[in-house]
Amino acid sequence: MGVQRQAQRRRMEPDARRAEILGVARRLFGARSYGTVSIAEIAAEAGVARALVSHYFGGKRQLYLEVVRQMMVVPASVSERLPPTTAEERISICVDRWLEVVERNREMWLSAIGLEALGNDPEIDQIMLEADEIATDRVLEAAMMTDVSEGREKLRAMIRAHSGMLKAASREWLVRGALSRSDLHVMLTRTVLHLVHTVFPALRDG
Amino acid sequence: MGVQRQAQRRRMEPDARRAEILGVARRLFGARSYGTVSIAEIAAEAGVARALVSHYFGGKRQLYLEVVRQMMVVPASVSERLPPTTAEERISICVDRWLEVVERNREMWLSAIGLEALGNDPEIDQIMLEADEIATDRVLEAAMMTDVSEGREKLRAMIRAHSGMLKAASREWLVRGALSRSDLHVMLTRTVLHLVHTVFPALRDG
DNA sequence: CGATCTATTGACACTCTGCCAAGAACGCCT
DNA sequence: AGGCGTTCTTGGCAGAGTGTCAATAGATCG
Repeated sequence: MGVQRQAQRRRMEPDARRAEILGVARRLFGARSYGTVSIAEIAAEAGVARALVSHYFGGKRQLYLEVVRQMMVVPASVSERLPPTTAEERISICVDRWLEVVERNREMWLSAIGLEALGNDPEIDQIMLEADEIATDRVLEAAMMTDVSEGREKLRAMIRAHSGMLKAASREWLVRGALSRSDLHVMLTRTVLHLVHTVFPALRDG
Repeated sequence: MGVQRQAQRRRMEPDARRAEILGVARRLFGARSYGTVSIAEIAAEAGVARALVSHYFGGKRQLYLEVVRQMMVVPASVSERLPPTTAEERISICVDRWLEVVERNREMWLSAIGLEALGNDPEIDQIMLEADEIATDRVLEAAMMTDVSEGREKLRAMIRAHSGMLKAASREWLVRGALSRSDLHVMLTRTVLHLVHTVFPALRDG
């Protein structure tokens, strides 16, 4: 199978070793599911003893959580330096930047949205929840609706629900190829605007 | 822990035994995650030897797939006997029935939409995909758009993307309580109509 | 009541994980 | 350069879970 290198042990800085193992873990967990990836495999590919992985991360589960955390990082650049024009224009730009990020980190994004044990695992849920909150803030900022007070929670919930559509639409684009990037751009932009400008007032006042 | 019953073995019809085991598995997999449920536990609660579970289902994984299949069944009643009025009215009824089903099978639905290994596991994906296709047919039927030819695949992809929002919105309703049932009703109905009547033409002609 | 069928079980082999003491590489001080 | 402590790294052990198969026992039929 793989080439046998690393005949003798090499001592490394903890941070470097940790990063090396984490990199391998991210690649493997990204490519296959949790249950089918073993610590032994990660250790082998990192050229390291199996026990060392547990030593650095405390166990398989915690290593996995670390990988998930890294994958869910939403780049702040998506909603930075937006021109002070209409909400439509700003959201359009925001969506476009986001699609750019997704296209570049294709595999990582697909792994992140197809995570295991969603809804069953409190810690995974917590991580995803925090990521969703950040993403929601970005959208509201772009839509210039950070200052709504009445029905604020309903609005945020709607944006989170919309991110569910975003994830499903991403799969349609990247995996099935049923939608193009510009299709997603149109659909996501219009849907956000529709939710914010039409549906939200109906919920708030109804 | 559990009461020790079933001191002696009882021989049952294969179908009955199979159904009994499947019932226990559905309950346990619905309540906790795949990795934390063991075959031994399922066998114990079913009052049966561990090997019998493997005998009937061929292994833990296949038993799990069987459970998933059962959970994803979309009742046909949702889109049956819809009155021949406007698309708005029909979709509104359809959404309402659907919310009724979800509310009744709360735990099962939450388990189903929070499945493990989504996007990593071809067989799980296949099951979810088939379920999505059926659900899409139901929606298009309600919207009276079963006969579109141009851009048919784009339209279906959009509906599938919308079901991603539906799932996320369900979580907001059932888990977080940030949205009410009537909120979902309004949001989902209006969003489907917006996608079908406004966004879809833009994609098709753009 | 005995023969037969097959649902059911106990046990074995294998894989994977967490854990711990022993070993080896590196930096430091004289 | 050489010895020495630090700590990075490893091999091995115990426990848990799974798949498999021959053996067992409950039900049915002549």
